[in-house]
Amino acid sequence: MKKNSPTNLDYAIMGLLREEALSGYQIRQIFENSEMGNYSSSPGSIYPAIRRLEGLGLLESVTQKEREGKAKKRFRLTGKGRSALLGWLGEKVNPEDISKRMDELLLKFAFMENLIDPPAQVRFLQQIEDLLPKKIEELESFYDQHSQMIPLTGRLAFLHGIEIFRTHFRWVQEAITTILKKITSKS
Amino acid sequence: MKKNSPTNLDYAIMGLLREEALSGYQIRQIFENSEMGNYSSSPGSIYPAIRRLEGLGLLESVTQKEREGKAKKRFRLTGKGRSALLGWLGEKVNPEDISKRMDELLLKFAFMENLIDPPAQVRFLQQIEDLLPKKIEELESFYDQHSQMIPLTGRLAFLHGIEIFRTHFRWVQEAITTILKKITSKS
DNA sequence: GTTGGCATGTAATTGGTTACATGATTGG
DNA sequence: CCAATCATGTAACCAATTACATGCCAAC
Repeated sequence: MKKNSPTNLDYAIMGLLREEALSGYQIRQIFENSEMGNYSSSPGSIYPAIRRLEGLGLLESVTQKEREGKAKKRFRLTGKGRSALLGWLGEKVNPEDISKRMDELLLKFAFMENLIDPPAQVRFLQQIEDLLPKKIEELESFYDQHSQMIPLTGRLAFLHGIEIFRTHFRWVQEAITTILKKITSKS
Repeated sequence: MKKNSPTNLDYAIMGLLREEALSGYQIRQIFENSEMGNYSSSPGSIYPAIRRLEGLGLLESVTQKEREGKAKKRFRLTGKGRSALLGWLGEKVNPEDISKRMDELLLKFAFMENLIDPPAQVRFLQQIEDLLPKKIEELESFYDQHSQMIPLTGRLAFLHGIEIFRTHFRWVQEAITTILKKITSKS
């Protein structure tokens, strides 16, 4: 009964490798310099993660020749790794994801290009679009019922939360429109 | 050279105890049912955390008599705990907090009422207000320089990030106005 | 020739997750 | 009386953080 299921960091690494082979150091640089997720770039997290994924058969190392005879070890997804990544991207979006893991949903979406087709991208976004209004209504109704009992700074912090979810909603609508436009313009 | 500095979960617990004594179970309920942060409500995290804080002298248990002879053990902040919480609330806001830990800043702000005075609350918010424009400009400039090299879903996800920071900025301005209004209306 | 960035790792510690375990109390 | 919820814990496992360690190569 081993767990052994990949962590978010593992999926983030696999996502980065979906198109090009990268070295451990390059992966660290990307986590350190880019905005995607808040994954640690420390060697103590990245290198063990790569090892884990190699051990699971999701990654493999390739030795590429550079000019000047320098050979660099890089990692790329195996077929199994690609399947695992696609499985992750295809998981049904649930209310818990909306409440606590929007960042993970955004990361998934960012990785979808060239891995799943635009209609499936839209279906992914529509799941989010469907779930967000309920979440927003819950928050608003909680606020209406409890705001007079919460001190001012708590109330303002709560309103911040509502605004963030409204921003998610505006974004997802906009994103759906953009992808749909792309689909119709191609056909 | 021991570390022993409280974790975010520790501060969140201390924040909850800033006004009333709560039992471990009550703390778990709050983490499970409220929106504050994404702290785990599992017994395996809460009870050890309470023990840690007790061991550090930041919390103490009080036995309150309920009617019907039932005695319930609750926890409250010690003087040392209150100082630690105030120290945490008073830490200078830095660019890293803006980039990766806005949720923690919001949690701090929610706990400020009745712990620090409104002018200090405003100063806290103004630090955020000062740092956000730089962050937003960085993101916008990165987008302008790199957007044509990023695939569509990645681009849209990036734009989501920018919108979130713009929402933070609108909120912080609004919150400052609200607190200032409260200050002037009282004098 | 030495500083700084490239590049890869390991070890100790620690905190969180998961799962299990237990007993008391309350409502139907 | 029995189920659900209240209430508190423990133990195994695992991953991340922190800190240390090493060697290469390029530039100044």
